[in-house]
Amino acid sequence: MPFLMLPPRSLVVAEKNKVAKALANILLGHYRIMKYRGIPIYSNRDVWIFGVQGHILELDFAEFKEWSLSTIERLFNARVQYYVRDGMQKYVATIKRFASLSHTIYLALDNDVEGEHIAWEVLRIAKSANPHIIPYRVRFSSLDPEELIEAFKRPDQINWNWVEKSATRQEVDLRTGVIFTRLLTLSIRRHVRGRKARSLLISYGPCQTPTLRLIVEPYLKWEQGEKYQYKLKVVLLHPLYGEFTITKTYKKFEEATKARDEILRSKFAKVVNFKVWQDEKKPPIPLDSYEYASRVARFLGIPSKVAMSIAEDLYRRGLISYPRTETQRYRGVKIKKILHKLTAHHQYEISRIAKRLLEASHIAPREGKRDDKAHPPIHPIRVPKKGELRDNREIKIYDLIVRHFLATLMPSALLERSKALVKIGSIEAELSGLRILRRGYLEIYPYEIPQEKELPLRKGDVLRVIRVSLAKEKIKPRYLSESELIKLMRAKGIGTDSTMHEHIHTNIARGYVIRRKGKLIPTPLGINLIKTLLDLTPELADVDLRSKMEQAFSLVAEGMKTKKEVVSEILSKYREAFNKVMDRLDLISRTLATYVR
DNA sequence: GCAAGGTC
Repeated sequence: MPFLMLPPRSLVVAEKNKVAKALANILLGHYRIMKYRGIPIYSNRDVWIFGVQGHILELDFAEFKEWSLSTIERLFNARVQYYVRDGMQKYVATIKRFASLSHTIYLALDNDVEGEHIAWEVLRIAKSANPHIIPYRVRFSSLDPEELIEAFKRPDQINWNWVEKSATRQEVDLRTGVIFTRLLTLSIRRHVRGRKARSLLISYGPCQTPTLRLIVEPYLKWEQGEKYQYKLKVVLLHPLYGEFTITKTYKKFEEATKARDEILRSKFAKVVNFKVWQDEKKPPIPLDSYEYASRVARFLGIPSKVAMSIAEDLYRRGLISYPRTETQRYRGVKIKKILHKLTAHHQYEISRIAKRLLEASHIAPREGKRDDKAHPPIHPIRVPKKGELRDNREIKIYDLIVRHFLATLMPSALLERSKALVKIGSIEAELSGLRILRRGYLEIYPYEIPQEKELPLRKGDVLRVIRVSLAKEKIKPRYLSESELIKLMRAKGIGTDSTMHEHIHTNIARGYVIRRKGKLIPTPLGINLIKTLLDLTPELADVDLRSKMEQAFSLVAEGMKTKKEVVSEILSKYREAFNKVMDRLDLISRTLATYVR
């Protein structure tokens, strides 16, 4: 076990207990566990390590805590301050207690903007008990012993611009969310009778509302378009190879019947063109959080919320790297070392490929463009011991991560595709075929193996029309599945990988959306909330609202603007929107109230 | 009571 001596009277604070424990194993070697205020403290003589539980402090208004329509506008400027979050008092007491015993504090929080803010929270509390404590910021992105020891050997300082970026986000989100939630809720309650009024909550948020907009969009599109379509299905018989089915969709009934009649008259279909070509199917790029969640949902049918929590668990147990990452490049990842570990994997298929890759003269991973400069792509760190993974979903997810990692190091697959152009009278239709010529990475990555389809046709072949059917179909709105929505949220920069599902859930909890058969269906209330905003203040429901905000927040991280500047710029736009809503408050609240059931 | 972001 690697071992690093920390100076005496050192305090190490991590973002969560499991990381603290891993740090203790690596930094202390031998340690004892004691409890203070119920929190496990790992210690060796006068070195103490423990984990907090995310943010300890939260921003809130210092005044106007009671809800009233007349004071809402004052929240644009009202005083805000940090409070100890519910249940976090014990961490405050623990930090104070051990800071007062310590000479040095190592801020071993996650290496991202929120972690930086938490580092500031911890330091602020520590200094309140021991103003002379010397702070170091340690940065690491996996629990790999070598990386951790390196991080502690070369400690950094707090990046104050990162802290300010997080603080900017907090203030903007608090003021905008609270102001518009109170405004909508209180004005609509006046038009709702009975007990329902008191529990009614119409919320607004700079993430939840653009998310709702994305969910409502398919409905709005459907509302403007055609409501019916006509599907023509033709079954053809080849003298040697049997039946082939073609389908064509028409918007107009007349077009569909005209085509059907012509096909019935023609009786035969002729292959007028036949193409065969080769298609390279490249391996996937390394896994960032989003690709991870979306692939787990697609390949394994596990909801993204569960996928994230399992990944975090695997990370805490040292099996995989940190799962919250936006990086698609293996910068600094010791690929050969990992492959070497995988050669001991109990699945022969995996160990064999790891061996084969190690024997190759050089390894050229497929890589993407994104790099958040903090955490590498999700990859395996070690092989589980026999029986270590018991939960079936855990096994499947770890397996996917290992296979994905190997796949990114393997060659492309080679496919043969074919396409036949068929003509029945003047009606044209296409048939397609597919064959796998070389498996390449598909050898280890079964999730992407395409369905092979024979298409043994040749130009000039004639097929007989044996059945024709025409069906009128209702066009339904094409509602989004959760993974489609998450893809869109990611593209639009709404929320973080770990909060996207929370925003979806908020929309469901507020009665704006229901989940049915894997689809997200907006309710009349949700639809009309968005319609109202689009009509009056479309900027508040802009799908790009969050990414525009994020760009502004990033200026703070880069030191180009101050928190004060960015907050006041964003709030001035919200103030304009606020005034527009106030002008027509009675009308919109009356309208929305009718959709509250 | 309300936001979004951490973590459980």
